[in-house]
Amino acid sequence: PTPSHPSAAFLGGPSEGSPCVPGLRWAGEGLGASGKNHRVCHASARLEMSSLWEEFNRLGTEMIVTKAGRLVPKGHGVCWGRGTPFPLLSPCRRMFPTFQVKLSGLDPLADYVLLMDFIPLDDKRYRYAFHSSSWLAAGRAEPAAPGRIHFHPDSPAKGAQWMRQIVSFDKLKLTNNLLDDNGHIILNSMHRYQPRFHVVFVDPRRDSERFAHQNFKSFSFPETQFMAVTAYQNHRITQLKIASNPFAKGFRDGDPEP
Amino acid sequence: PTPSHPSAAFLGGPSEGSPCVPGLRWAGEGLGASGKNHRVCHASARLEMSSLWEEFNRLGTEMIVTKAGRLVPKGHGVCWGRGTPFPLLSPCRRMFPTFQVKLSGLDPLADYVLLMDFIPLDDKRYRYAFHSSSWLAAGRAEPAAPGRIHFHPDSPAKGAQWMRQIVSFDKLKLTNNLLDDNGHIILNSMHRYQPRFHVVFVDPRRDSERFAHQNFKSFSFPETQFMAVTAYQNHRITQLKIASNPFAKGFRDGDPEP
DNA sequence: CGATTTACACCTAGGTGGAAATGT
DNA sequence: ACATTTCCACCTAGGTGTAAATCG
Repeated sequence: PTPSHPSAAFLGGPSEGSPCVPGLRWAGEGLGASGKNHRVCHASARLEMSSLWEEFNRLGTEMIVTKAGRLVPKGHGVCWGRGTPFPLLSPCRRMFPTFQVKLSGLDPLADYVLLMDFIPLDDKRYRYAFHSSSWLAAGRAEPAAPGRIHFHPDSPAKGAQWMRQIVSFDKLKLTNNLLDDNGHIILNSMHRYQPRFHVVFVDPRRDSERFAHQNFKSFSFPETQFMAVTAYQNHRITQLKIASNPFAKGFRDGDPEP
Repeated sequence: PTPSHPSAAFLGGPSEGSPCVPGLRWAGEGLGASGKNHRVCHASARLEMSSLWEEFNRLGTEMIVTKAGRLVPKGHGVCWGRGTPFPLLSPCRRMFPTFQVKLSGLDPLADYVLLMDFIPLDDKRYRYAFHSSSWLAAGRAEPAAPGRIHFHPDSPAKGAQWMRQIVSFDKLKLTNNLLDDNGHIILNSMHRYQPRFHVVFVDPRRDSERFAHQNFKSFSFPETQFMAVTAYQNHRITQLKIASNPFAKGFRDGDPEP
């Protein structure tokens, strides 16, 4: 009773790179057999907290999307009229678990930009059947908003900096607001998504556009796919979020050990 | 009854730069008449919240220095033995007001590093005379710890990025711990200091060390000088901190309007 | 009726000065 | 005496799921 996992062969495994031959040279820059610049072709990314991701994935991960989380500062009598479309404060929802990777194989002295995007896993819309505790396809997907990308805010930085510690995308926010003005990731509720992670070498050459296709490497971890929802559907997901997210500690009952 | 202001002519005014001639070229890089690289010689910095700084300065600004602010997370029964020299948590004290500047005159496409340091305003040690509500010199300065610098955490970044909005040094922390291990600024309590702000052009040339002296421009604003203390001495300073620092709202009595 | 929005209590995380205790 | 350290209540700032209200 988990959603059907589309074949999605185009996603490949966690790492899309194929083996490359560092010695080979072409057009003045080292190129691997994969046709990628050697600054990225050895890059590899290890997903952090993968056992937690897998635990969620076995239940069918859900991620909350909202228009704007906190409307009014606590204790302030500010009142947004019901007609006000979008209040001033921007805090939509983060992902939990947070997407975090440990990088290796970068050129320590080269500049890289790190970014994420989200691709629909299929062209279906879903609904949750409470009686059977399972997701059912419910028609074709809504028209997708133009796909946004989220740059890691430390970008650009040297390979050495990125590899020094775990790279965390905890500033990434999800929204279902098609008119979002804050650069957040726009997703359709009740649709399934695959997060994707990209390492982009910042090519210092004058005509670097010509090599753009060689200068990035993408990673997607199947255990991080999820259903976007405006409210949790599967109660087991709710309970696992409460048990594992520190900010939800207020909803824990007993304390079966940290 | 304010502390004697040493002549400190070497500090110059808010901006140390002298006029430069952009057209002049030398060694392949534009140099102003000041001998500075043209990437920095037009740089200018406007101190934000200067009226608040001046209000503090008229009373004789004091800044708290501590070894480690918060030792034990609230509600956790962790107990640091009295003999433990330095606990795990690092939060020393910020400055208030926060040092913030609006930059202009940078090359939008060039890389810059922004940083701050603190220089002793004299070689005296002070004590506060409560009966006269004034600071008195009390002997020669303690030996100064090796002067540390604080890089703005967004460094390096393009001139365009730095000029886009106000640059805030709100991550800068002050400590009186001579053995500080967290890269905080080390100051002697009961000594006077002048904050200094530096704009450094990141020179891409191979032998950029040779031009290091041309590639920076420094600013010091006399209204930001202060006395480092472990506890506030002048009650008027305490009251102005409480009135103007949002984190001290808990100590306000009436509310004479925000 | 299912999906979404709103308002809220309850957390994490950490920046304040006060007051009491401790040095020196 | 004076300077410093410690512990604390009280804030700011913002990330949680809940339950009720609302939307369509």
